Formats: sequence, C-alpha cells, structure tokens
Amino acid sequence: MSRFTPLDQNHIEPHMCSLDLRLYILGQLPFFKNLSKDQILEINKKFVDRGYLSGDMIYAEGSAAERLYVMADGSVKLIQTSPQGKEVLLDVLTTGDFFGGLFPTSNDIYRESAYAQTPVCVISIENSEFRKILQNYPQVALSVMDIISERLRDSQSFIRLISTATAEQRVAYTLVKLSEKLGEKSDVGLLIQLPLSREDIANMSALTTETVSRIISKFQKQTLIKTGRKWVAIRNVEGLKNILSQFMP
Amino acid sequence: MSRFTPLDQNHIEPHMCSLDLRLYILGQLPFFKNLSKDQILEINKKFVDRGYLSGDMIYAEGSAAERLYVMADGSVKLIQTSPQGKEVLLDVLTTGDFFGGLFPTSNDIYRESAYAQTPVCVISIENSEFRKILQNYPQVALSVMDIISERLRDSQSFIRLISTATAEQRVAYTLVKLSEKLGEKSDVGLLIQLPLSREDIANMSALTTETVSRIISKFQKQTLIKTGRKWVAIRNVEGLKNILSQFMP
DNA sequence: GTAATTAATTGATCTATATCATGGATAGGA
DNA sequence: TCCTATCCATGATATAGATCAATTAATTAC
Repeated sequence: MSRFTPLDQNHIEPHMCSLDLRLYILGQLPFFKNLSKDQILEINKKFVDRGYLSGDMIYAEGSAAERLYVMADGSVKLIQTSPQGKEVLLDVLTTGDFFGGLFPTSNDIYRESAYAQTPVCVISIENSEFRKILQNYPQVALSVMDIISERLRDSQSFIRLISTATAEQRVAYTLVKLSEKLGEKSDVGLLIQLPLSREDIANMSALTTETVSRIISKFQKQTLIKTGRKWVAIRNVEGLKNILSQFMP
Repeated sequence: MSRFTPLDQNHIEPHMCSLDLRLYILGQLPFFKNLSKDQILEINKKFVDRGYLSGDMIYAEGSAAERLYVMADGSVKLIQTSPQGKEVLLDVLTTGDFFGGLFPTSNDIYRESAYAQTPVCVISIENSEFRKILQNYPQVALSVMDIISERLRDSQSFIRLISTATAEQRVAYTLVKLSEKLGEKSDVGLLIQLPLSREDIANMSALTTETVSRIISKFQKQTLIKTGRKWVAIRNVEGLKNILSQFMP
C-alpha cells in the first residue's frame, strides 16, 4: 500500500473521454474560446479521442507528424533523446495544452517523443483538418500564433537560463515554473500535481540526477520545499524566486 | 587600410531604403509571397523604413514592444543580457527576416535587444497594423504561424544542444548553422557573410571567448575552417557535421 | 509479509570548461 | 607610418558539476 503521497491519484480512465468532456475541453481551448457552440460541435467531429496508460508512448521522435493533440486529462511529457541516450525534457503538458504536429506539410516529422506520465486522455485531429479549421476561422489562427510565439519566448528565456545560470538557479527556475503551472495548495505547501522524479527535474534543468538530488536536499534543509518520492511541494515561493532574482529581471 | 577581410564591405547606406527595395523585400517575404502586387502596395503604406549604423541599437530589451521589423539589408543581432552582464546571442538576422514585436497586446515588452551588426536598413510596422493585416489575410497568418513554429523547433533543438553537447560540438553547430544561412562561396571556402567575432560565436554557443578561441584554433589546424579577425570560412562542412553527428540525427 | 525493483541520498573523485593573466596581431585613425 | 583600440591566442589555475560507487529508503510484485 502507498505509505504516503500527497498527489491526487484518482486519474481519469481511458474510457472517460466522453463527448461532454471533449466538448468542454475544446470549448475551453484559448483558441476556440470565441467560437459558437455550433462551431465547436462541428470542429469536434474532426477530433478523435484516445486514452493512454502511464508510461505509454503517444508518438515517437522521428515518425511522421500527422496529428495535433490536445490534452483532455492527465499529464504528458515531451522528450528529446540524444543518440547517446541523454534525455531532455522539453515540456510537461496538462489539461488544455496542445502538442504534436502543427506543420505546413504532411511529410514533416515529430521532433520529440510524447509519453503519458499519468493515465491520460487526449483528443487529436489530423494535421490537414486542423489547417482547414485555421483557414476557416482566422481568429483561431491568430490565437494559435500567439500561443506559439509565447512558447518561443519561454524557450528563449530558458536558453538564457541554461547558458548563464548555476545549477541551483536552474532547479529553482524549474520548480517555480512547474508550480505556476501545476501548483495546488495542500497541507504540505504548494504541491506540484505531477509524479515528478529527481530525474525528471534533472532532464528539465539540464543537470544530472545526483546534482538535482543534492540541491533538492539543500532546499529542503532551508525549508524552501518539502519533497518525497516523486513529488515536490513549495513551501516558500519567494525564497526560490530570490535565488533566481540575479538573472531574472 | 584594410589589410585583409574577405567579407563584402559595400553595405547599403541608410537612405537607400528606396520604395523599390521596400516593395521587393515585402514581396519576397514568405508570408506575403502569394499576395497580389496591389495588396503589397497597400500593405507597404503601413510600413516605414529606417537606416541604422553599425552598432546602433534598434530597440532595447524591456521597452514597449510596439513594432514589427523586417530586414531589408545588412545584419542585426538579437541579444539577451543578464543582470550580471552576460550576453546571449539569440539570433542573427539578414535580408527578409522579421523580428521584434508580434504580440497580442500592445502593452507587451521586447524580450531581447536588437543591434545593427552592419549598416542596415529595416522596415517596420506598428504592431496593431500588422495584426489587422493578419486578420484580413488569413493565409498570411498561417505562414507567420509556420515560421514561428519552425523557430520554436530550432530553439528546442538548441536547448538539446547546450544541454548535452561538448564545447566543440556547440561551436561546430553554430558554424554549420551560420554557414547554411549566410554562407557564400569564396576563394577561402564557404564564407560566413557577417562580421563575426570570437565573442559572438561564444555568445551563440553558451561558451566563453577563450574556449571558442581554442576550439577555432584547433579547427583551423584540422583545416576544417579558415578564419581571421571577425570572419570565418568553412573549408570542410562534412568534417564539421561529423563532429555533430553523435547527437544530431 | 517478504523479496525484488526502483528511486533517492550521499561521498569521493575526476574533468571540461571557466577564470585569470599576458603577449601578440590586426585595424583604423591621426 | 606610427599609435591606440580591439581582437585574438594561449598558458596556468580553479571549480562547478559530472561521473563513479555504495547505501538507504520507498514501492511493487509475489
């Protein structure tokens, strides 16, 4: 029996990708938000849903990028692997995020692999169908553009981070970002709602697990965080941000 | 007198941002390519042009992001600076590239500074005007989206690079990328048409100038490149790519 | 409930690259 | 053609974080 984890465990079952959930998710997407109920219903027809179990691969780096995915429930990791086997965790996605192919030509390939990190339900649409939607609803294309350009800027901030920051700053940054995205108040602090190992943090921060472990231990001693096996909660966000302040304006 | 530089020196004068050049540049832009002559003329009215001298700042990180810029001639560096003064060279832009604000709200800020690296001519448009164009011409929005998503993927590849690659691999990558974008055949090899110091390469590769200098010397001894003050030419692209092959699929 | 597996900690050592320091080379102005 | 800025090369040293290695703790399997 689980001795202790503060994480929510009641994740959705694959079959729970109900029509209602699908419509709800689609309607909540920032780029579909301004569409009418009927338009959403129409768009929904082009989507298919599917559940995955924890650890399942949703698509593989290098394979043909044919579909765009939208998270309905659970969490998904986007990972690039180098030939020597080193992994870079590009992003963690949760409800409402989209990922996968967004490409002009159908003969493009995925640049990363996507793995279910918990049981997940995703809905997906064929690339060409999604482009039709973008053409038919110009404001949708604009919203998608905005989201991608925001991601580009995040990505560039991250480049600055790993170009100039110390290991401690990188871990602090990773934890602050994750808590902003996935943090939920709990009795152990601002809990990052995600099974998150030291290795995951290492792959997100461009460090080794050992280094992350040492830093996490230190942060815990400083009562900045509280942590256990595969979970982290933030006790003192300001303290972590303080570590970052030297290079984040 | 210049003793030796293989770089083209006859750069455009600021006043040479003629109407003809402007129309030509606008017409060549990948996202305006499919528009009619009349449409281009109409769009052109919203653009203003301006010349800058080498070293001039075009906009500053942190200031209000009000304009979108398009390169007409010359080259521009996009730089992020950390509070400690460390610089990260995000990109080098040349004719036809766009940069600056592409943002949904007018109260957003630039995330990087833009400097003229040579004498340049840029044309620019107010953010809100550009968004009107995107709304009026849906296929333009789609093209812009594609370009940004390509940049995002490049940026993610780069994150993998600096997360996992050695200093030598980073420099090789930087040189290969630059030569693909700016390389011109010359009698010293595939010359990168850009005044490119060791420091620039260092800031693009997340390394120090000293480390870059050592690696550049080594590459030169291996006759992979030929280099001088502020210029680099590639003699053996395959050799450089070979250095990369261990982590670039 | 016990064994087997996986995750995390912690210590000892190593190494790639940064940092510090100096001299030489090149460019461009007077 | 000299003078002075930069730019570049290279040696010596320091160090952050990786790597190697061993131990402990938490989970899952039986």
